[in-house]
Amino acid sequence: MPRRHSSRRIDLAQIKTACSTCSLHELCLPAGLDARDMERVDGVVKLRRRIKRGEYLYRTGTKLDALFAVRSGFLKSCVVYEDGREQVTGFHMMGEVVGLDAISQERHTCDTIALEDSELCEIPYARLEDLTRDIPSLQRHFHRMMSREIVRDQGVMLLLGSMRAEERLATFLTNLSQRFASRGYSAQEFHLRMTREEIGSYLGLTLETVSRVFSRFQEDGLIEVHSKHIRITDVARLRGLVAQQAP
Amino acid sequence: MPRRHSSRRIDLAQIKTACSTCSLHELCLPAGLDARDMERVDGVVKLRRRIKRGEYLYRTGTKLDALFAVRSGFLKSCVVYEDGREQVTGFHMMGEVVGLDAISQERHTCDTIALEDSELCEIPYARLEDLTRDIPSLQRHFHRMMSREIVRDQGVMLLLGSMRAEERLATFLTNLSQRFASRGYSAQEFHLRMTREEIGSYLGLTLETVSRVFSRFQEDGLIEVHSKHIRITDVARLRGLVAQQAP
DNA sequence: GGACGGAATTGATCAAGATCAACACGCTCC
DNA sequence: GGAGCGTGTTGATCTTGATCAATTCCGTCC
Repeated sequence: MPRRHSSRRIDLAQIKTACSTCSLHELCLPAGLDARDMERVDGVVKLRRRIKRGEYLYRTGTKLDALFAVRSGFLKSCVVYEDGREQVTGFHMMGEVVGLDAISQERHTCDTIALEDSELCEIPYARLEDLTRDIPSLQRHFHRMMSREIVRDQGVMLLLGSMRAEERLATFLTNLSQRFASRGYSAQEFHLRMTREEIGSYLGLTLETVSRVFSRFQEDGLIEVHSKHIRITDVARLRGLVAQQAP
Repeated sequence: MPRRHSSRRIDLAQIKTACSTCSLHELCLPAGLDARDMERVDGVVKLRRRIKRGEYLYRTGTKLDALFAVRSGFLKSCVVYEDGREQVTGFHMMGEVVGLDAISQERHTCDTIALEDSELCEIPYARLEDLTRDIPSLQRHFHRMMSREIVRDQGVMLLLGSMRAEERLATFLTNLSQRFASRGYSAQEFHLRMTREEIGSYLGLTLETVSRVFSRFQEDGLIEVHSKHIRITDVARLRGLVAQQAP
């Protein structure tokens, strides 16, 4: 496990290579930073951290040191009860930032685990705080990121609170599809990184129900399922199952 | 409807009276501000806004101008579908700040409605952003507020995703009780401001189920229910129904 | 104070999805 | 390539909470 702050001097060129995806794509580009500010951000974003499938990025209760931008790979976050039950609260892919929940108590409130080998950029929180103070557009972007997380959670509440099984699955698949598409991957065809059980936990269903609804969707010609490989064959009809929020 | 920015000059003394609760309790005190910074915050927090029961504080899609600190009263937020379905995403009481969801798109993503006559302090978002830049402890506090909202949402996901009806109600009552207690009201006895239907929507249940579980709790001697008036008669046993998150 | 209407309670029935169970598929590791 | 386990599928049955329906309660407005 790498010691934090062990080397204060950072090789900018190396960082640029290491972090161009997350700091540029996730922190700098959307914030509209100029080149000088980008360098400052790169100076703060630490070298990437790699974790293998099944490993924890962080655990409930551990101290918040840094936020993480996902550079590659796929992760899940889940809240664990003392009685052993477990609720998946989100899946994270390239370009997303995790750890925002930990700011409130400076302790993580969920476990985050890699579902496939992943690379992340570590963003020391204390230094990010300083930077957002100096760079207004970064501050604004950071606030938006947190707010976006709140909106996303609203969407999940909606899903869990008022949708039936088929609607939940359709919403889930549509959402995944859009996230893949916005990253330059195919919107029609993708690999699920998570098990049926993890999908079920996220959607408030059992793994059997998830499996059954997948089969039903396949019979209806909406998708083709080959274990974890999904092909959406009728986007329009799948979208039709997804309830939209009023304007 | 009061015009915004109509009077830039603000009477500090008047604001102190109007906003001492929200700006001191919700923005300044937890942030540990000194007197000078408090005055600066008070200079930004606008005079209180009063809304009557049933009135909207804001609607989905309208532009974000300000966050609101609840000074008195009680409100609900809910997401509305185009097909008319409605999901309550939260209830808000004195000392809480609403509108954080709107930062991401600068548009509100839910409706927020007063369940009883309420007073709020309006905090113009643009000016708050400036202030947090100048006052690090306020910045930190603001980040924590947003993060706390994310953690709260995690809790709701947990509730909707993995709890059964009785557990949901017990969690809901316990949470309300704690929020009342931390504001100096009785933790044992309180008035519900919302209908059974609104509770049901929030908890992902029907109003009939909410009513039945209340009755069951009463038969079991956990609570006394007189319509909207609730008395918790066996706190320990009610708490026992609430699953705890692992450490 | 009485009439009205929304809110709450309670009962009877139904259905979606959970649970239990058996088996098939497909990786991974020898 | 085969053994073995984790993962996924499918079927049968059960349970929880939804739905439908009938009153009752209570607050509000004349």
